[in-house]
Amino acid sequence: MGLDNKDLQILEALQKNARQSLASLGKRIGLSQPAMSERVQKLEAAGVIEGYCARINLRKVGLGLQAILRIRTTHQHIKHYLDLFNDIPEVLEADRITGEDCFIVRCAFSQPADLESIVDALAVHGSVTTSLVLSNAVRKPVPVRSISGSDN
Amino acid sequence: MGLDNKDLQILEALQKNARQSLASLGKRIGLSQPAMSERVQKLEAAGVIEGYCARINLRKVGLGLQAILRIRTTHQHIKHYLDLFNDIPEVLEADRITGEDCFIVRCAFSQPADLESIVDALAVHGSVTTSLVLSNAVRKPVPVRSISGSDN
DNA sequence: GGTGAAACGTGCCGCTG
DNA sequence: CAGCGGCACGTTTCACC
Repeated sequence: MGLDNKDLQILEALQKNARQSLASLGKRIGLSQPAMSERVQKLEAAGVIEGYCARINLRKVGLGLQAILRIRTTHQHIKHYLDLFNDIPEVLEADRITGEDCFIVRCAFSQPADLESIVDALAVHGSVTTSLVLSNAVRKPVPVRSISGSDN
Repeated sequence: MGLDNKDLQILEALQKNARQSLASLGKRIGLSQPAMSERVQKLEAAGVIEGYCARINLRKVGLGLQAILRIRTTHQHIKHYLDLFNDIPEVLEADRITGEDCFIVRCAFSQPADLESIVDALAVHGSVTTSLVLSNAVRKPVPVRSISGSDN
């Protein structure tokens, strides 16, 4: 799928604010409203845009604590862990990675005691290295513009 | 700020799809469109909803590779690193954490050679442990419902 | 590019605690 | 009396032709 410069501008804008009228966005980019609508639909259909989500302030919903867990296990337990991740509501993200650790997991919770039970649950089939998150120092949108493309 | 059950339903729904009419959402929850609109505005004003963003498929925009970097450094270099993170476009997220490592960083790029230059840039003031991401195994919305509240 | 339908913002009123 | 929800209106935005 070829993405021209206008497509990249659209992706950039929708990452900053997904709830904005296609009309106003089109005016800024230099596209009529139906043209904008068509491009966005194509980006969705092509899977470039996977969806739109609200960003929630974790602290404001009572999940003021976060931790990063690194999990080391053996290959036969990987499926186990995937199920565990899905079953534990505090687990927000889990990535399978290379290296000595198999997974890196982010979770959010309200009290230190919750972390204890999470670690207990995850340490059954492997070893867990736990780090508390002090601050979400950087959080950026995907830099689509750096890829460039034609100026069409 | 008190969040009742309807607020939590709204947060849950807007995480699944931020681009949906407040009217239809209100109909599903059992609220008129103006009432929905007012609640959403309050959630935004209170900072519970920080914003709305499009989720982009990294592979589809040419950033098919991801890596997790753990950075170990001394306290005096922390500010340096924050600047570095902001300057390197491939860096998507960086969290300051407890433990032997100071930061955990996620970056996305298109070729292994890009990772080399990222690591080179970040290893100047500390040591970097690099793991390639094999797959984003789990990615969940924030579980707002688990906090409960009145059934109003 | 234009048109009908749907969604949004606002003001006013009624209910409830 | 204050807070919250519903109705009605004008305006904007959307989808389709």
